[in-house]
Amino acid sequence: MENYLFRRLSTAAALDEDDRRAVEQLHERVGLFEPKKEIIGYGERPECLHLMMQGWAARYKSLPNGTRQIVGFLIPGDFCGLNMQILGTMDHSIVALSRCEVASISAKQFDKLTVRLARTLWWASLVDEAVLREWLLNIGRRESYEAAAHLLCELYCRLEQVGLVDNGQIILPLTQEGLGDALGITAIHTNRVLQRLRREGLITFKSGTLTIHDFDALCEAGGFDPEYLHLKGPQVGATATSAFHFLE
Amino acid sequence: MENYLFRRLSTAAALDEDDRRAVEQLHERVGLFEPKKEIIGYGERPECLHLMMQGWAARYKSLPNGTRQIVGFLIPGDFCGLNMQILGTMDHSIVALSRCEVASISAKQFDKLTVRLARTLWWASLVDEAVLREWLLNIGRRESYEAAAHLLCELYCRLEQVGLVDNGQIILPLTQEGLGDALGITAIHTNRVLQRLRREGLITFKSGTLTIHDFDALCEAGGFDPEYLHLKGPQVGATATSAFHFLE
DNA sequence: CGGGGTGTTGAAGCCTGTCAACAATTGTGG
DNA sequence: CCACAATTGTTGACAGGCTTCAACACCCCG
Repeated sequence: MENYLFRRLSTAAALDEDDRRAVEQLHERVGLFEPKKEIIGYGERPECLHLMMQGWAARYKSLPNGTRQIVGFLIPGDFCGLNMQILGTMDHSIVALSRCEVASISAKQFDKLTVRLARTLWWASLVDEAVLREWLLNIGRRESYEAAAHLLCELYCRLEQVGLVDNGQIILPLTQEGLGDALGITAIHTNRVLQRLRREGLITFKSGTLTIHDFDALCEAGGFDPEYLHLKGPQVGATATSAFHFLE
Repeated sequence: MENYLFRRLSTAAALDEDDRRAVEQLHERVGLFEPKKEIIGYGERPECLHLMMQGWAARYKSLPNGTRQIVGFLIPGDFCGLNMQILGTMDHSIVALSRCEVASISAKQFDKLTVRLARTLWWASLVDEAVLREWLLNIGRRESYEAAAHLLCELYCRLEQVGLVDNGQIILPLTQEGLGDALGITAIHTNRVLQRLRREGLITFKSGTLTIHDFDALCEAGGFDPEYLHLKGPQVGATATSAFHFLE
């Protein structure tokens, strides 16, 4: 079985065979979730860490009036509750978008990995933060058409990093409503935006599969620059000789 | 001199006298920045860590068309470039909003603190992430009036945590344009939103000083719940009914 | 005193939301 | 395999929030 986590971490640092073993032995039990099932709910205190093995999930926050805002997508190789181990209670919820497999990692197991790869794991968590900032720009300052294009580019790149792109196609188990919840717009408007992207020959999005016909044009439409995803890991050189070598 | 960092970290964990000394001896040099001066720019690779000692600053990202989105405010006790030590290059910029003092912390000094307080520092960084998620909800799904009220509540609470609230008043060195940049709306619309908040007797906001006349009403108007700020630090106790309990 | 930044106001228009209806697709049970 | 129900996608008309543009008042500071 593919190990998406290892694959992702590999882009952040040069990992060796021992590291690979450490990552692969990480999970003990795997849980299955059907679409729309809650993986972790608001206010919970997860007692163990969760890792996405297969499928899609979304983090979201909701308002009393029933609207919700998706604040992040989880794909294979992403941690679910890394943060909550330290923060305590969940300040948002996580829901399965597709059928998905989620591994549980005991605190003990995780500690072992942390000792070995603390810096790399921290890196992964900071990339998540960078993504949040870009989303803020996306929702706050881009028009919905650009924002949609930008989001699709981002998802494409993230999936590519873990090897889940197949010939310009990705699995994207989202309804138009779901996409709208991530973009801060209504389902109906999402429909119109997608129509335009389709009409202009940039994408096809049908039954959970997104095909990007012209990636460069889509980037152009969304003003997308993958820089913030830090896909190539921490660029070494220059200064930054580990303020954190204590972690190694 | 007040040590805002120590004050903030104290809410996250029980710190002793040794911890206090470690925090207080952290900075060596202090830099001064005038309003609108860039503290760290997009694409830079800061060689040492920065800590806000005094004054306000903002993180922002901008678009080719000239608009910008503020993605976070920095107040005394906040780190500026904690993340970039690991990520490498800055994916956003930081600008001074008021005259402010920024301490530089050498990698060596910071290591010493980290060894002692790693978990506490990690906690602080995760709170920042939680704030970003709430902003996404704010901008994506709240109306501008609610969003503005919500943001003001948040800033009030954050300042209160480090002891910078004076009788319902806080220093908020922002123009209406700046507030708008944080809310994802135009300066003109910000003006109208503020007028309404004022008209309804909730606030007064004049020459860089915000007075909150009715905090509860302002919370109500913005749907504000300080939970996500994790002001009381990690709550212990009460384990969760995790979605995985069937596995135990 | 003058000038730049900031706040305020009004009118017009666009982007996006709302409502309502219907089509298409998916999933389910007989 | 079909029939049915439920979900999802699509369309149009209309309303509303927010933006844009343009003008003017205010305030701080040299």
